[in-house]
Amino acid sequence: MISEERLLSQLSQAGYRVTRPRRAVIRALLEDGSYASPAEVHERARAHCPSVGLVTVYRTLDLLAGLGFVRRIHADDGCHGYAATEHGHRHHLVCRACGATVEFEGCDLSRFLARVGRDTGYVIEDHLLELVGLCAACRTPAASTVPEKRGEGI
Amino acid sequence: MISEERLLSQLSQAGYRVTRPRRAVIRALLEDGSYASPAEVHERARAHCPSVGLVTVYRTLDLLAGLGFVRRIHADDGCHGYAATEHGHRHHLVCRACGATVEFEGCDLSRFLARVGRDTGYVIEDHLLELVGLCAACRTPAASTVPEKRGEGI
DNA sequence: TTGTGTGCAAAATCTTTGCACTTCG
DNA sequence: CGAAGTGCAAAGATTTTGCACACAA
Repeated sequence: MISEERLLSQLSQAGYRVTRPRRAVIRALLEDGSYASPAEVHERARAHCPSVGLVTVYRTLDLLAGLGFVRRIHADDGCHGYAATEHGHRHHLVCRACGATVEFEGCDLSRFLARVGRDTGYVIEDHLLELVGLCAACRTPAASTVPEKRGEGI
Repeated sequence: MISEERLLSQLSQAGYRVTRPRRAVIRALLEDGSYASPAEVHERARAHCPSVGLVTVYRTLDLLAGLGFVRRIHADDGCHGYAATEHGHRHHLVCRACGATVEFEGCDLSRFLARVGRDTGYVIEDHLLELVGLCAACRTPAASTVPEKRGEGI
C-alpha cells in the first residue's frame, strides 16, 4: 500500500493541487483496507473534511483512477468499488464477506496469454485479473464481526 | 458458443417459459459476437420482437445471468456489458476496438492461486479473468470498418 | 493574484418497481 | 384455465454538468 505522503507528492508533481477535500478522499481510501463505493468513500471522507461533497468524491476518484492511484473493483454486487493501489500494480484480492482488499504481486500469465492469442487470433494487450475469497479474519467464524457485507463474489 | 435451440431447451428445463421476447433477447446476444449493454441488446432484440420493452431486456438478462447463460463483461467504459457464454465457462477475451467477444478455454491458475493464498492468508474461492486486445479484423487497419467503439480497454 | 478546485442544485442516465393485461403450457 | 411473463409509466438510484464562490500555489 502506498503511503499518504508519497501519494500526495505524486499528485502535486502531476500538476494537481493538494486540497483538503482531496486529502480527505485519499485518506478515506487508505485508512480502510476494503474497497468502497463512491457513496461509502464520501461518508468516510466526511470524517476528515465534513464539507466535502459527493460530487467532489466522484471527481477525485476519477482523477486518482486516471493517475493509477486507485482502481475499480469489479464484483457481481456492482462494479463501482474503488481501492487504493500501488502505482503500476493492478491486481486485487477481495474478501467476499467483509470486502477487505489486498494487492498481490505480479502474475505470470505470459505463456498462457500467448497460447490464447495463438488460438483466437487476437493480439492480447491487457488483462483484468481479480481474485475473490475469504480473508483470515472472516475465515474464522468467531473472529468475524462483519456479517456478509458483499454479495456472492464474482 | 452455445446453440440457440440448446439454450432455449435448457431455459425450459429450468422451469422458465420460452416466450417471444426471451427468444428475441437470446437471439440478439447470439447473433452478434460482441458484448452489448442492456440498451444495445434491447435495440437488437427489437428486430426480432418489435414490441419488446427495455424492462424485459433487463429482466431477461438477469435471468440468463443467474442461469449462467450470459456473463457480465467488465470494461473501463462501463461494467454493464453482457455476452453469451457456454455454461460453466467463465472467461472472455474482448476486442477493445469493436467489442467482439470470444470465450477462451479454461485457464490453469491453480499453482499461482495457491501461492497468492499462502502469501495473503486468504482462502481463494473464485477469480475473474478477462483479456483485452485487438481481434484479427481490427488488427488489420484496412479490414476494420468499426472505428474505436469502446474506450481504452481495461 | 489567478486559475484550479469546490459545493450546490439541477439535469441526465440508468435501473427497479407496481400493476393491469397477455400469453405460454 | 391459471400462473408466469410483459409492457407501460412512474419511482429510485446513480452519475454528470453548469455556475458562482473559495482557496492552493
